Formats: sequence, structure tokens, C-alpha cells
Amino acid sequence: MRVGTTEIYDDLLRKLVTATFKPGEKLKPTTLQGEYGCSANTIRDVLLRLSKVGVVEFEMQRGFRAQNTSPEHRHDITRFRILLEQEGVRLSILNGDLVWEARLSAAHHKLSHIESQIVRDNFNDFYATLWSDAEFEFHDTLISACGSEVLRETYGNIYVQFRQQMVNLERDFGTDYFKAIIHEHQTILDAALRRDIEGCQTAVFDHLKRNLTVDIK
Amino acid sequence: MRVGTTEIYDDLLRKLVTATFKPGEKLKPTTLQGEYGCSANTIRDVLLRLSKVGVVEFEMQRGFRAQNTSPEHRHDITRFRILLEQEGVRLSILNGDLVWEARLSAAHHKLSHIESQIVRDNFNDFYATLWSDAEFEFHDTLISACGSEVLRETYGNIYVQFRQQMVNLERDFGTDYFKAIIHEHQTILDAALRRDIEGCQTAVFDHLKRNLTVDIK
DNA sequence: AATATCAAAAATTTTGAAATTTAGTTGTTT
DNA sequence: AAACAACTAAATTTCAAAATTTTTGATATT
Repeated sequence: MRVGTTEIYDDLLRKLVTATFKPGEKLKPTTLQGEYGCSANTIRDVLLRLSKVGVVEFEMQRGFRAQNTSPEHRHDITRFRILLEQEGVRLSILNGDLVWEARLSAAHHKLSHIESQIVRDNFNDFYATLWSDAEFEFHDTLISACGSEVLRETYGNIYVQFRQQMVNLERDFGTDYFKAIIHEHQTILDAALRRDIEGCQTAVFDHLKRNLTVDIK
Repeated sequence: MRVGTTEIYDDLLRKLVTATFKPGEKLKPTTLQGEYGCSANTIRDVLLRLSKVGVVEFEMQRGFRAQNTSPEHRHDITRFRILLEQEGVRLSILNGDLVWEARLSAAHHKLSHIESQIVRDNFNDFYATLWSDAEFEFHDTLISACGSEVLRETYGNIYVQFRQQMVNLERDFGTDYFKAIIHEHQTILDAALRRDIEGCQTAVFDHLKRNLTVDIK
């Protein structure tokens, strides 16, 4: 299978956030080159770029590993995500115009539609990326009017890392879970459209707090 | 001149944050390989790693550039730095123990000593990295008890990007500037040791606000 | 039993050149 | 003169092999 580096990048990223590569697993260019029909250097190149996102760990002279997961790191990532999203939404509510409101409504509509389907059909591999992409689009749109490229880009990377930390979690992604999620997303949307900064920040916290492992200060 | 990749990395980073490479300047592996006596691929490797820090821009199929600077981006970086440092110092004051206080005092002592020398001798290339390193150590120590590796690591990268945004600024790094800085660092230290979260956050903001170009919300 | 030494194997990094892509120039057509 | 195509030079990316470094596992030493 001969593919371009964009395909290799996307495929490796997908395998990283779906735990096809287990956390901490060694990623050897010499092994992977066979699967993708390219040279080890190309794999190395792609892995360096993935380490920028934070889903791959790189250490000089000792290669690459899939980012490790742990309750502590998951907690840390979640806390950081809350910090960025709360500041992002604060600024978005201050700066956002009608177009932002419309885009947010659209993103939420798409997301809640998919979540309703999941409640009906149960969660499976087909919905995994569909839902994850839609959820990212909603949260990204939420902060998209913050006026800070740096904040938004950092949030994007953290979101991917967050997914990677979640995926191996033994958690029931059943009907109840998605029913709760639907309600939380609705609460976030309502507060945002109401221009209620504090209410929206609280809703964001309430949406993410289940991923915190110790009490937060 | 034959050097290892660590030396190449450090040398390129130094040239990026001292504007030896001008903002937006193209960084061509084929050109740079001559200077460092290595192959183009090795330079490429190093530049990919520097793009993780955020001082180099990479775009597929069109290579590398030194990160651009602009009043807007400088403002953005500064605002993000304020967000991270204010949260970092809040958590550090909540979590920090006596050892943290001692390390912070030590870092401040070293920094203020260097700053006093600069006031006496005037700022020059010799002091540039000496001061920058000491200033980073102070600010990094300030947030070092925050308990979040992710926050601290992100702050480190942002600090380097901040330096890069500052360096080409037409600003008088004369006696008055450093006298002001000395006072600001002292104010930050005092508030931290007094365990005054709000006071310290305000001191951090007052220290960085000169780099903001528009009013902040 | 624990630690140190060493050679072999495996993995990472670097190289130099080939293949591909982009950017710039010239020339043609409308 | 503007738009478009063809060509060329330069730069980026990819490759396969060589060089370097780390890891492994067996043997020897404390």
C-alpha cells in the first residue's frame, strides 16, 4: 500500500487516538515502513510532526512512543482543557457576533443529531470518529470568536490529547452516558447564546469534571 | 565545523530568539547544511523539532520559516502567557511548600543581581542570554509548584516564543527599563511569599502589560 | 545473588543522491 | 496588456544504505 505522508499522518493519528497503538507502545520507523511501503525516514518525519500535537513522545537517540496514559495525566490534560475552554468561551461571548451564534447553533445541531442516533443505535466504531469530529467542531466553534489564534490552536492539540487519554478508559459509553452528554452540550449552548459567561464556564466545567480524578482547586 | 544535533538545535534556537534569523526568514536545509557540516536531512530533523516549540513555522512541501512577528501576534502570545502564568502562580501559591519559597527566593536573588549589573554596565549581548535564562528560571520557578506538567511545559514554549516576539522590538533597554523590571520582579516575589494570590496575579499582569498592544478584556 | 564487562543484535540517526514538487521565467495566445 | 501554458532552476521530500548509538543477553567478577 503506497500512500502519501498526509495519509500516513492521518492513519497514525487515528491509530493513536483509538488506542490501536497502546499507550507507551514503541513506534519503530523500521517496522512501520513496511506497513506503509515507504522509507523509515518518512515515518520518522511524520512521527516528529505528531509529537508536536502531543500524541507521540520523542526522546533523542531512543525513538518514539505512543503518549502514555495515566489517571494523573488524564486529570492534568482535563484541567488544562478546562482552563483554555473557560477563557476561550469568556472571550467568545464578549467578542462573538451573530455569525458566531449561527455557527455555534449549526455545530450543536449536527452534534446533537449524531448523539441522538447513538442513543438509538448504541455507540460503535462507525460513530467513534463521526462523534469525536462533531464534538470537536462544537467545542472549537464555541471558542472560535475568542480572538486568540494561540489559544485556539493549543486547545485543538489538547483536545486530541484528551481523546487519546479517554480511549482506553473502562467506561460505559452506553445510553445513559450519551443522554447526559446531550444535556450538557445543550446547557453549554444555551448559556453561550444567552451571553452568560459564568453560566457557560460552569457548564463547561460540569461537562468535563467526570474526567478529573482528584478534587480541583 | 562538525557538531552534534544538540549543538545545531541550540545554535538555531539562539539565532531564532536573537533575530539573527529575521522573522519570516526562509530556513533552507540545503543552505544551512553547509554551515553545520551535516546533511540537509539532519537540519530538517532539527527544524521539525524547533517547530514544536513554536519558533519555526513548517508547511508541508514548502519548508521552514522563522516564526513571523507582528504586534498582533506579540499581543496574542503575551495574553496567553498572562493566562498561563496567572493560573500557574495561583496553583503554586495554593500548593507550594517551604522548599518552593526557598527556590523562588534563590531564583529572584540571582535574577536581581544580574539586573543590577545591567543597570550599572548597560545591556549588551553578553547579558542577553544570561538575563533571559535567569528571567525564565524565575518565572518558571514561580509556577513550578502548580502541579501541572502540561501547564508548565506549555508555559516554557510560550516563554521562548515571547522572547522571539520581543527581540526585534524597537524599545529602549536602558537603565530606566531595567529599574522598572527590577521593581516588578520584586513585587511578584513579595506577593508570592505573602501567599497573596490576587496580588501576585496583578503583579504578573502589570509586569507583562507593556507588551499588550490593545486593551484587554 | 548482585553487579560489571563485553560482544552481538537491534534500533536510531545520518548521509548523499534520486525523485518529486514548487516557484519563477519566458513565451504564446486571446 | 492580461491570462495561460511550457520550461527551467531551485527547493523539498523520499529513498536505501552506512554509521552511530542503545539495548540485549551471556559470561565473568565482586
